[in-house]
Amino acid sequence: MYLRSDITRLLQYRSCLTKFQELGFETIYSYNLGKHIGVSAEQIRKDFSKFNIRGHKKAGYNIEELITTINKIFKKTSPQNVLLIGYGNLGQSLIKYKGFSRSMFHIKAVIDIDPSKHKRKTLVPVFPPEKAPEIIKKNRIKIGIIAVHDIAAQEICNMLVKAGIKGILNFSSLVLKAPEDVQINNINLGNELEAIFYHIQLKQKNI
Amino acid sequence: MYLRSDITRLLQYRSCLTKFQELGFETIYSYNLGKHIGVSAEQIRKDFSKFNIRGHKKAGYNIEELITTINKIFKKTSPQNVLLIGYGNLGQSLIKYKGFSRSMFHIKAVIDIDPSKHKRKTLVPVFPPEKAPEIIKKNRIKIGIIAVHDIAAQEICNMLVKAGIKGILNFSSLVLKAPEDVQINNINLGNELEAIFYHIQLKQKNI
DNA sequence: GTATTTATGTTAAATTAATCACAATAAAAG
DNA sequence: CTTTTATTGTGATTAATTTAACATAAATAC
Repeated sequence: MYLRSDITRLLQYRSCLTKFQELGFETIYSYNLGKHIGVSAEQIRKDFSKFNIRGHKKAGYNIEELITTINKIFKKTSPQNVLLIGYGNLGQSLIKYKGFSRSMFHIKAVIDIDPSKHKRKTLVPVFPPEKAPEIIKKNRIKIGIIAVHDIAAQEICNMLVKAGIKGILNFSSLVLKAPEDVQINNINLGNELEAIFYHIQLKQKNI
Repeated sequence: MYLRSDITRLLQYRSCLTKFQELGFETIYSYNLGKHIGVSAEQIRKDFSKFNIRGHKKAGYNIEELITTINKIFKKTSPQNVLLIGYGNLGQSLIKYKGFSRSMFHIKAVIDIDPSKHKRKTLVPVFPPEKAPEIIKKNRIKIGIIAVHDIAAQEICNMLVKAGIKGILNFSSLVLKAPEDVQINNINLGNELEAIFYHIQLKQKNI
């Protein structure tokens, strides 16, 4: 029903709408929302039209209605358990990250290869890799977060897929291979900075 | 010269090519690279053609030549200093993150509002916000990483822009407002999981 | 109560990107 | 040396996205 690009925009809309709501606004115009996010007003109106939200002539859109509708699209019937692989710097900070629980995601367990990290009394229990399939099945986990070094990433990915994982958030810099029915999103922090730097240089040259 | 989407792909190519090189390969076919990254072979060939790299009939492309050319496009004349704002969980893990230095980025200093965190003997020194403009100017910093809570993000952004920052990597869930000549890339971890989850559900329904 | 303004909603046009098709050609095989 | 094969490189075609245009209608102003 919705394309990948639609989904990305919807999530952005929600962030932005929530902010406006917190500031006390009750309605918003396509133009204003668009300007905030960097999308044209027409695009905004088309998106809203696509999920059957009607605005009001001269009065814009009702923010609460929009948020409710977007929430319905992303609605989870229950909080979703997630498996984190890698209890290093990144992994440990992801555990403390507040943004996941806000979206009803919960890191149920952590996997790490280092035996010295296998503790059940940490905020989230840490297990060895061989325990992963059992944990995934027992908790019906669908999503894995890969926060391990590049060298181990593909192997971990294979293991997760074999155990039934259907979605992966990949922080390694590798492009992981997986069957088509597994959704992989990559976050490559180094590349993000490279891209920013490239665009800065470009803008300087153009002026 | 290159579009935003080109840049993203180029950086992906480099990651993948490096991996192949480490595995001992010297050449690669457009088809193989494309399959690995999830891009059509034609797309790959057109991209390579765009930056004037010629392949060899029946023998593909020279990996080293490709990497060198891509590096040239993203070449920094010197390591780039970066300012990190927020010495919380995420901030601290970003300091330890290896991927930045690999790409010649260096977190020169950290800014945090909490006085108890202002230490100069940490791996990277931590300063109060009012020191930021001075640090930015003295070190000719162009890029800032915002790893603070949503509530402070826009204010921090304004301050950075005023001090001359031209690129921002934003980990808050807000859409930040900044002048057109400031390049902002957003990473919203909660939204990433939401998007993955949405696609999983979609794929299940389709089958 | 009429005219004007302002924002929506949708259709049409233009631009951009992705896909397909195939000629060119170097390597390999016979 | 000729034929076959495999892969590049690019022009043509199709699809997708973005932008523009404008008719519509509610709210406001007069």
